[in-house]
Amino acid sequence: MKKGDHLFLVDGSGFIFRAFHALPALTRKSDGLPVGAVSGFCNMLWKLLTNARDTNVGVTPTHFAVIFDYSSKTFRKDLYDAYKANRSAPPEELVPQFGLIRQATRAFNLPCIETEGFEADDIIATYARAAEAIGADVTIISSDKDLMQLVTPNVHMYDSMKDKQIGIPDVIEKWGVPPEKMIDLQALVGDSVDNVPGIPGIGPKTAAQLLEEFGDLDTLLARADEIKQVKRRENIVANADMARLSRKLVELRTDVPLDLPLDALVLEKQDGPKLLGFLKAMEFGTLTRRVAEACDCDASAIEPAEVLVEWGTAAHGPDLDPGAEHPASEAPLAPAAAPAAKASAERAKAAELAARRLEAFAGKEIDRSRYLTIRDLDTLKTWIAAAKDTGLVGFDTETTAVDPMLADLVGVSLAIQDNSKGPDSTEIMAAYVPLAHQSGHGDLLGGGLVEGQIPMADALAALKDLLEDPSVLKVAQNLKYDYLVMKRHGVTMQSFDDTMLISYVLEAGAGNHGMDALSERWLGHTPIPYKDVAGSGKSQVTFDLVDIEKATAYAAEDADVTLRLWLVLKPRLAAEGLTRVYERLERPLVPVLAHMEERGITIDRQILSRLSGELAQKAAGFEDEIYQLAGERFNIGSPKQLGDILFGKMNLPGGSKTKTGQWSTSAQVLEDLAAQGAELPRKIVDWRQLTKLKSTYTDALPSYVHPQTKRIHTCYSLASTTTGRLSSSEPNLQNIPVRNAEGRKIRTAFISTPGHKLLSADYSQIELRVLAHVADIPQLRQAFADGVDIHAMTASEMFGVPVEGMPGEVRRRAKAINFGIIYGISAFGLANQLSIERSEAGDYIKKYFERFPGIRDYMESTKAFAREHGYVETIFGRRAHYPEIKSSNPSVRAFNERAAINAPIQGSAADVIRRAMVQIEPALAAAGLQERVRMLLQVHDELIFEVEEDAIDAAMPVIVKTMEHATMPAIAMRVPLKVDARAASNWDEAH
DNA sequence: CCCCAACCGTA
DNA sequence: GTACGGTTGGGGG
Repeated sequence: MKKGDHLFLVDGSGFIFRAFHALPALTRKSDGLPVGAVSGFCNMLWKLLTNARDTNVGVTPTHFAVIFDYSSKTFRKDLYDAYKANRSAPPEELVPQFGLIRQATRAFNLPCIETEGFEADDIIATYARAAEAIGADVTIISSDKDLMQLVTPNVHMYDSMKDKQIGIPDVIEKWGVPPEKMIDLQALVGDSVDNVPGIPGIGPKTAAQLLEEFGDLDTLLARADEIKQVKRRENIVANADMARLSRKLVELRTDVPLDLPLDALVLEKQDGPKLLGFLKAMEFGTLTRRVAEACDCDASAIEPAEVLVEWGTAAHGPDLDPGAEHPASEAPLAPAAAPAAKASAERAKAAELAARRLEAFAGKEIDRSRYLTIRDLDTLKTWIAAAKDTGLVGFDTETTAVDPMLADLVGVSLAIQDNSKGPDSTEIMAAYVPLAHQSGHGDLLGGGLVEGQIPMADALAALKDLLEDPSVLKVAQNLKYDYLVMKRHGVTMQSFDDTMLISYVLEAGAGNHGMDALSERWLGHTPIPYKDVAGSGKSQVTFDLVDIEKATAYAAEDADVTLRLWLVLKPRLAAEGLTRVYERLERPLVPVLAHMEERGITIDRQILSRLSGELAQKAAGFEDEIYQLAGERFNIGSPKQLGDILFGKMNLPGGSKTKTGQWSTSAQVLEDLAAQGAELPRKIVDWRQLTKLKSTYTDALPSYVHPQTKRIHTCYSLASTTTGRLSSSEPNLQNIPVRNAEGRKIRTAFISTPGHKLLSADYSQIELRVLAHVADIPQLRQAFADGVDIHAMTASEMFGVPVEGMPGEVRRRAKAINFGIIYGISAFGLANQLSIERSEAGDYIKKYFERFPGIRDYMESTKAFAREHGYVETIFGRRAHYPEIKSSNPSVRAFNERAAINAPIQGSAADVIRRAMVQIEPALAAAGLQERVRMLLQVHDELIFEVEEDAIDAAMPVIVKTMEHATMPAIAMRVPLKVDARAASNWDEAH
């Protein structure tokens, strides 16, 4: 760069926000992607690059750069902890545009500059002063007042939206002070947006007047006692230090280390095809034509570039889905979807992309020898910068335990798509960052940290910057695990995808969604088995003891494979109309569930220990009696031995065999024997109940108490059911006894912490309500609308018995039929349930269908749909696959038909509570209750919260309303949902 | 050490 | 008749 050159510096980050708020129309691409800010940005760049002389800039640039904020963490945060603390998360529509604007900058062949620890403004200041020193002129494309301090005779600003130059006179006109006093002025005034304190009661007018009078801030502060207005004088004296601090915050640094020297900013020729590819992908028709004309290219011959976009992880906002295919789910409150023709064209494009990616990656060799071990902070930062550059990174953690609440971080791996040769690149680079590998566990031999690892705190700080950056999409497999591990290490991930959940949405019920299986299925690649790295069984070691070289091959491969899977699977969501299911029902649940798991629930170990003792005693009593009656000692817990005793030795009548030819000793069989007068079977049933409670609950639960939190942290699985329900394990807190008094005692051991209560809120009859909705049954809708007893109503319809004074047995049978319907009824099953003849059960079903013909229609059409498509759908579009629905084996086929009938009902109810769970924290926050109410558990139709006692009255209606209206705005149900809630000091009383 | 069958707890 | 997970016993390697 030389004297007379002209440098243009675009404040990219500033532009994004300004454009977003200034451009009124919410410009969207045909798939619904918001691109208003990107469009404004591209138009501005094009104008400045081709035609700056005709605008009020008035000069043609020789050098050009676009500057972005690297992240929110800057040196100013160290100066003042509250700096920019008022900034809330960017609006949902803006999130995908951060990445797109960086991609746009590169498409324009312009340098895209950001530096860690500094804001874009500091980088701009540094370049501006450096250029000025050489004798070049500078134009800063921004209208931000924070940059006005830089204006000199050689440095101008330019407001591209108003096409207005900002020079020294303009600054004086607007603020009443020349540019060099802007710092002092801002120090006095402060900035509520950035949380710069300033001095209370002093606005721009007063500040300008004071600076006019005293000259500068230091003089003003020194002679503050001369100020005549009492209140103003007091404020200034009292807040002098705040003003000095504020000055440090607003003064821009001009000594930022520059990655690119000034000379590197020299304006390069445009790459027409590259730019056109991007513009076409963005569907910017006018600009595409202009650019094609200018570079003499045939735009129609250029393929739209593959542009990676991320919708962000905001849990609410409008239900928008570019791929939505459910007209029935178009809510009254939801914005209109794209026209059907356009939507289907978008889906076809996504399908093409998916097919192209699959072809590119299936069977492509994965070369583990290219994996890198990152051992120093600089290299890690280079990788992080590269990830920020592409906006996409595969991520995985290695830890010391499979339980995320007990896992310590051992290392992380990153995978980045090398798109230096274009966005279609299939080259993936992956690396492992060892952080806590040990040479042995601290014993007599020493052990201790292996050399050549980045200090944990340094690495975490660098990774935090990447993982919390909303503009970079992190892709993980089984993300909830990594999310929780990182959260426990002080990092709250933002902007993420989970390949396991994508696979689950695409094909729940068809195959398994583990990484190894997905890799085999889609990439034709077998990842290194964990056993080969850490051993198995007795010789298994924790990952921190694995040799770093071996760990690198294993760990980097995980991130690599995950990123490849994402590239192959993600476009299929849009192609198959499942984007909304993924974005509304799956992904947002990851942080929600992680937080629930992290909170855990308190149990009273004394209650459990006392119960264990009681159960042991009672069981021992039964054992004596059982041996007496049997005439010998045997293992009562062995169904095989028990069968031999009952049906061999004692020769009791009416035994039945299991499918393996063993005597069945099920509770049902034993009950039948007892009903015939045998004494032993009853005792076995009772003994089993006691030992079940003891072994599964009272003995087992205390072993799950976390050593630090002293609470129990279950693990929820998002992707292990066909229907969309969650599952809970280690321990399973979704099967804690409730149906009889003995079992319910266990619930009394689940307690709230002092000053709190447990609040349980459960949906009443949600599955029957869903059935009434989907099958549109008039009597059921009416009954739910009127709030009448649904089983009594069913009985009344079927048997002509008035609800008033109905015998209990009649209602019980109707209730069994209602449940049977939900389960895809069969005469065999109903007969079993009610202990009646199969023919009688068949008559009931016939009668039921006569009274409710809509249910039969629903069942038949569901089966037909399943046969045609191989899957069924919930009301929100979630799919459950039944690949064996057409099996030639009649019992397999019948089983699949029943499951297919059940899945939309069970699955829709599961979707409803998932929505409620996503909505509940924002709803509580809106009521100011987020600190006082904590959601702990989900049991399919029930949510359990821990609530401050004083907040119960406020929280209960918020929770109930959120749950009752959880389908909105996506779906307006034809029947109301009802939620019952109660609070108490233990789960038994709250339920 | 691993896996399966049987049984049983929940919604 | 649907959907799960945990415990136990017992067989195979």
